[in-house]
Amino acid sequence: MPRTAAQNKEIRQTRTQQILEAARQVFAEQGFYGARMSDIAQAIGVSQGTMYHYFRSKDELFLAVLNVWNEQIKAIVQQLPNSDLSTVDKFWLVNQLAASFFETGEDLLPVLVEYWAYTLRNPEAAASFREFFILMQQSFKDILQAGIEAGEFKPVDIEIASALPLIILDGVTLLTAILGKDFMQPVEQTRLAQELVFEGLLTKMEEPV
Amino acid sequence: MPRTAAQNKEIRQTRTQQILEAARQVFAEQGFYGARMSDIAQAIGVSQGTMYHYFRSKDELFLAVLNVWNEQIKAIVQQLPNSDLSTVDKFWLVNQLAASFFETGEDLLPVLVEYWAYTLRNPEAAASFREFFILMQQSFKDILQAGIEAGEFKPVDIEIASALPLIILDGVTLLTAILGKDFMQPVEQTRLAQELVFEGLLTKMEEPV
Amino acid sequence: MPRTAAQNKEIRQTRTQQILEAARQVFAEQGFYGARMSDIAQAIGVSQGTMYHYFRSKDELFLAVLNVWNEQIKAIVQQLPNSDLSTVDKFWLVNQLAASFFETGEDLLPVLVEYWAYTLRNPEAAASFREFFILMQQSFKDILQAGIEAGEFKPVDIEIASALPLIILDGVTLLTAILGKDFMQPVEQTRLAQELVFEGLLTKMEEPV
Amino acid sequence: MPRTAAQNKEIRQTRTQQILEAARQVFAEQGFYGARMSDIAQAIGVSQGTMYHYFRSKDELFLAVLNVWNEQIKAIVQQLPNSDLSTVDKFWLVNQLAASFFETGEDLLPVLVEYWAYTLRNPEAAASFREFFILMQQSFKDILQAGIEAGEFKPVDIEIASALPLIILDGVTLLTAILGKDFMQPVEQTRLAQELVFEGLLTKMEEPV
DNA sequence: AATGAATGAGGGTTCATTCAT
DNA sequence: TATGAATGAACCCTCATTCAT
Repeated sequence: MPRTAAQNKEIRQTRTQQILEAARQVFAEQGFYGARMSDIAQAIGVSQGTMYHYFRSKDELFLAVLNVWNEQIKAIVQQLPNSDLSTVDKFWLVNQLAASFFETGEDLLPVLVEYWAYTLRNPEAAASFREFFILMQQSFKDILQAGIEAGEFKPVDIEIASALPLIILDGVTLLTAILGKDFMQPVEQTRLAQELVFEGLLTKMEEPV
Repeated sequence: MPRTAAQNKEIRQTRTQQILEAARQVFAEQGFYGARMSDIAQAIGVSQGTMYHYFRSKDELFLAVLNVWNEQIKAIVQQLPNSDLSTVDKFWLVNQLAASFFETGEDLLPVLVEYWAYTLRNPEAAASFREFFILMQQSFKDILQAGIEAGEFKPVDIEIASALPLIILDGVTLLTAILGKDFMQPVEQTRLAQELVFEGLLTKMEEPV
Repeated sequence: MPRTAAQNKEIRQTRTQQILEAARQVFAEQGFYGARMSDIAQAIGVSQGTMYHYFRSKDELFLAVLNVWNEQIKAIVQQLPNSDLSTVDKFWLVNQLAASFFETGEDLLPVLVEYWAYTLRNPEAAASFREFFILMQQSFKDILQAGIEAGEFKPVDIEIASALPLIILDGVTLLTAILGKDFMQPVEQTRLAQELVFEGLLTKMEEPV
Repeated sequence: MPRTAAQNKEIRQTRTQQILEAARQVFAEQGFYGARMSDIAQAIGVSQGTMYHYFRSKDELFLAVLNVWNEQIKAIVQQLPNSDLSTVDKFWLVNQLAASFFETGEDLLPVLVEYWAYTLRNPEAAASFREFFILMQQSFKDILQAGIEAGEFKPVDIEIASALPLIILDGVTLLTAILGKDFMQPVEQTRLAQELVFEGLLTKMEEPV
């Protein structure tokens, strides 16, 4: 007896999730080039052929893994400027998000580094990253703009300054992925960097909370 | 009559340089995995076999390319703490070095990103990077230590703060490599980030220069 | 609908046999180093890649070819001491086996010679050959032991004498592989050598049968 | 000042000897395919190029190594039939030669095995080996012929029987090369095999000396 | 939907040999 | 005579992807 359409749909969803999770793990451990489709297939006990019923290619799978992550981040950060939070609290929220990322998403760190290298050779990935960056930067621009207009911030070059949070986050991510927590204290370093930047932008000196 | 030892040495030096330069360029254009040994060989008009008289493997060549760069940076940064410069000027110097890197070593940017991904899978590369990081960080620790003792800097956690210049530099490098100069202004962003961090560390507020 | 496990098993068995046979032939014709994996693949009309679904490497395939042969021989010779045959007939049986080998397994002769050279550099092959030798020698030791205890054989040093059949067989195999049947009469030479040895071991002189 | 012709000649002879000895050793250790020309060159501290001033190719060098050995053996064995020794003593002499070979020329054993494998693919080597075999066999034929005519030996098929000493020697050589002296007693096994064969050929029984 | 046998292009690496000095 | 830099053909093996069942 053939499966119902609903059953098939559920199978597809479950499998897709399984593959994405296994892929994320294997890519983290082996890197994009080191990971074999058969490794990922084996990790969830399906055949290689099955992989291609869910993702057209290794590249597509890799991008899908990253996409899951990108979408999550984008959803959060895009809401920042529109939220009721004060400028101060917006920056704090970014720090908290970063901290939770460094604490709970640790296995994603190497995948991100692989992804960055990957974007250098894959125009589609590069475009996707660019879009991601622009969205993120726009959020910070909006915050800065509001802060400057309100007289809270010095009139710095928004174009320049709005990249700083991402620069810091990516810098910490990168070094933490490579060096590990024996050499990096990502939460503290992110917080200090963001604080110094934030305070430096303020027109009046405030004590960090 | 065979070539003299001096002649042979010169040939080897010249060839080694040629290969390193060609490799840097090809790795920058094609990436580590995209680059073929034959591409590099062809770029300088030698056979593939010749490559292996100078470097045992593609991996070794890649690491050698990076090593040239690492050594240059290390040499400069290690001298910073011992120089006669004031703390302020030391930080300025870092900025100038970064600026010159972003302006003249642009082709190395993607190679660095690949290298970072590479260190995740290659223990030797990881060790080498770790050593590089520690040396660099130590220089900044020394500067900070001196500044704090002189009362110029707030008594921040040196362990945390000493990583910030590298975090910023690597963050800017990463984003510039991926996004290009249409989306990044590496010189300005590095300068602003360093300034804000620097000023934030000062006990007395000064106007940015 | 995927193939059943039984179907897959049969495919694997058939292919494995095909490859082993083709390999034996190509190794015989071209030698271990002269044979290319692609030659063997072509001989049965499969791709090179398929070869590696069945054997991990050229070395493993070569050893597998020899193993098929070793196992056949071992199975026969190990039964010799326990059989109901008289000592005389056991020796005769060895001769008949040798004869059938020289007549039907002619193509394996050069492969054996290559294998012997191969064992010199490959510890695994050496161990396997050693095991094979010990098993074979043990059979002859048992026969000799029984013969000496029964008073049929002179009390020769069993350790020494038990190697003679193998020495003769391998000596004939070697020379026949190299010189061919224009210069060697392997069946007759094996028989004569074994007869002389056998008779020499007897306590009473008998006419050769 | 250029060297004199005499000096050059001496250099050539010395170097040739050095290379032959180094080659014998390296071929013994690594096998024909495992040995690199550079290994041999390095063993005596000359460049790779120098090798080709003395031997046209790796193959030629390998054959030259074997030729040295073949010539020595041939010289001895060819004299056997014409010597004043009795048939008994001729056989004994063969044994003594074999014994001294197994005791002093041990490092040549693997080279011989390599050589045998080599003859399978190299017509020139095969021809050389055939010639060697025929010469050796002829010596034994002569001895047998004389023995039969003198009534000392049974009228066996000379063609068949004359190969037995070589079969035994090569069989023992082969197994000793592969198994080593933990598993083989080449001197004793050769002696016993030759004795049994020899006695079996005698018309009258004699006690081995 | 799932399987796994099969494909085949692709590239790193080795090493005997050559040749300019 | 000697050197060693350079050559370049050769081949094993990998692995993403396809396809018959």
